[in-house]
Amino acid sequence: MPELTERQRLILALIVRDYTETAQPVGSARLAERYRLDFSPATIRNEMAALTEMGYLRQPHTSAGRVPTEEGYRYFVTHVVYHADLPDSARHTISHQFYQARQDVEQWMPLAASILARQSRAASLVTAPHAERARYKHLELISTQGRQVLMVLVLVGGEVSQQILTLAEPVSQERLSAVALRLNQLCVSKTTEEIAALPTRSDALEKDILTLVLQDMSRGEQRVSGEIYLDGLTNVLSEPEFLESDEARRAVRLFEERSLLQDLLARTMSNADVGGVQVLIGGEGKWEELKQCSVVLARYGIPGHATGMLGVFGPMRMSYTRTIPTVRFMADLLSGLVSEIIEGEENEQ
Amino acid sequence: MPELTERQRLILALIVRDYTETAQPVGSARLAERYRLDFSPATIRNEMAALTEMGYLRQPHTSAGRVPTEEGYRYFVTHVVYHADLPDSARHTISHQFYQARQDVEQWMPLAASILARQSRAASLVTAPHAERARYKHLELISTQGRQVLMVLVLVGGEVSQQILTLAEPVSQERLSAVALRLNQLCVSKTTEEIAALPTRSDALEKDILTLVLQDMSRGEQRVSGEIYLDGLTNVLSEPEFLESDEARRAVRLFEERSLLQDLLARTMSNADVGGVQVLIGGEGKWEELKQCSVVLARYGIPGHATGMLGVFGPMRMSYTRTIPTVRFMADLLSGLVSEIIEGEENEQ
DNA sequence: TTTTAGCACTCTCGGTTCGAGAGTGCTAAA
DNA sequence: TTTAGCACTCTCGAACCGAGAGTGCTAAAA
Repeated sequence: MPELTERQRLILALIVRDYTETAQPVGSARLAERYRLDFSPATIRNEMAALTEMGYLRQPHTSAGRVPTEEGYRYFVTHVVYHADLPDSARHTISHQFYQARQDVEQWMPLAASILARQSRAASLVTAPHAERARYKHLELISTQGRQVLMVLVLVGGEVSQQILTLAEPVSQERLSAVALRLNQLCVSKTTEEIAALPTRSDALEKDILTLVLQDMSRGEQRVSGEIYLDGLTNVLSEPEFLESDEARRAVRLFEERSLLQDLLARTMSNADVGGVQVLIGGEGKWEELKQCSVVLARYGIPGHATGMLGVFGPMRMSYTRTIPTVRFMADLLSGLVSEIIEGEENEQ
Repeated sequence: MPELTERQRLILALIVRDYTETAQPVGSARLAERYRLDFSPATIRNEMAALTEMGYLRQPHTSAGRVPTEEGYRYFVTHVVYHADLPDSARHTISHQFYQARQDVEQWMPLAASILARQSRAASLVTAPHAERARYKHLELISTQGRQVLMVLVLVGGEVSQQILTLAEPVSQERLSAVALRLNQLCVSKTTEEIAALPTRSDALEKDILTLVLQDMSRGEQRVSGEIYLDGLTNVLSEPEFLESDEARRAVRLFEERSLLQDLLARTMSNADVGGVQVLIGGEGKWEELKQCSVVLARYGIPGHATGMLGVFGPMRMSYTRTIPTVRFMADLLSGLVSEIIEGEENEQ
């Protein structure tokens, strides 16, 4: 990667900033005037030519202003804003909002999504924390009608799953409660493997239900993420990119289509440290649908126990300056919340 | 409402149909040719003039084709398609999909939303069934760290709510489990009022927790709906109405902004019978944001126990012919599923 | 050597013009 | 009552054009 002079970095940064705000190609005169630079448009033009030569800028057509290329954004992100911090004022506002919702666990994820969307003025996504290794917490069996039974399984970390089973013959609620009680005593805090290793149950009903519990737990382990929360899609829809190009609009579809999104998350997750913010600019060649968009993602939680992802999706010219620090801060915040819950439950054993 | 001749109804219906498909104003010649009508364009023109006179059609400008007015759609909906049935083939496909997911309660709502969106080729929404009167089912208290306690409350019908409480002083997990056990025995199947009427507990911790449970239950009762599931927003975004008019685009916002949506649902819910499909055309003067859109809504569930709403949101020229029967069918289907669960639990007492 | 003023050149964008075509309403005949 | 014929209206897209923004180059200034 070619080295840039101080001044070139400044000019690149200003072009990115201006283009982010206006969505218009940036000209030399405009730049000099708007930011009161102490060198002339002609000088800027020379530098722009150099930056264009190096692949950081391009012209939509001869004699329009310059627009950052993907490489331009990439340089900006890694060399200029990656380590920027979120201003204290924003940190406080966000912390405050979480403080107010601290009791209401169910509000955490939607709140995180909403804050991310508002701060970044783009679309946001947050996945609920999800344990790679499920640990049994509590089972409940509720007889409904006839042979139908509602089974509620709670895992350590708070994940809850429900399913309906149909038994071979009707069973009383008393019997079901007894089975649940025994299994609860037997399995509490155990992982999938530990439960699988237990000696087989003699009671047929218990055995069947345990099989279903195991199925459910391992099904959960195979999923990449918990529930997905989205917010702020409309922020993005009014951006010019999404109004005009059909291509960009298809990117929104990727967001709605959970299976595609899962795929994106899975692939990004695999090479993500907790806390490290990943920036995917223009799909990086791998994602056709994201050609004109960028995604800023981070992983949060406690690796090995429960982790999730959160991030922001927007046009390629989104405000990285705002988005990256926000995503990083939110990831740390959620990590803290998750650890409060998990560590407590772990100690319980 | 003026009476229409058979032929006028036919022409109105065909115009609605054609406009729904093409989004282009419909001319007399086109109509005659496309549907091989056995009367001439001139005759159609006369009828069109009459329908325009009556307020069912309008011309975007002199010498364009005709477009249905809100009254036109309304007439079409009430007199032509309201009682239409969903074709057997569609009924089977849908039933089949639910049959496959029958075990997985958590999949029901997203599945319903997805089917609605696909069938109607518009955006869909489904609210989880929600009990107007909460009934206690099961409580669980989990010590996390220090004075933090995770409280999980399960209600009859399957609603689950979680919150974190901070106690005045640390309490052991044994103590918490004992409290939960006693409260479970005491409160199971009871309504908010019944619990409130119980004699006060002597144990301070039990008393505090019971207060929180009551708070939580009544908070739930005040909400209009359970969780909201959306799907297919992108179907709607590519419609010309949403590309061009900023006004229409704002309607999508209403869909994302849960509080607005709640309001819409609440107002519609109040005058809705279970199973009756409500069609809101162009906002009906009450909803500025919905000027160019329509919403088809129905209530499902068992009134007095648990109900929810489901519906479809799209441009005013959506295919009512497809949408209305689908919404009605889905409402019936979900009502069936809800009753299976609820009735079972009710009998338990 | 670096910066900058001057200038010729290029390309887009918005406005205007204009003719084709679609669709109408009216009249009069079938 | 229906329909053919016709004059009339209005939109839409294509073609055209000039203003303006922005560039790169050259040569002078610092």
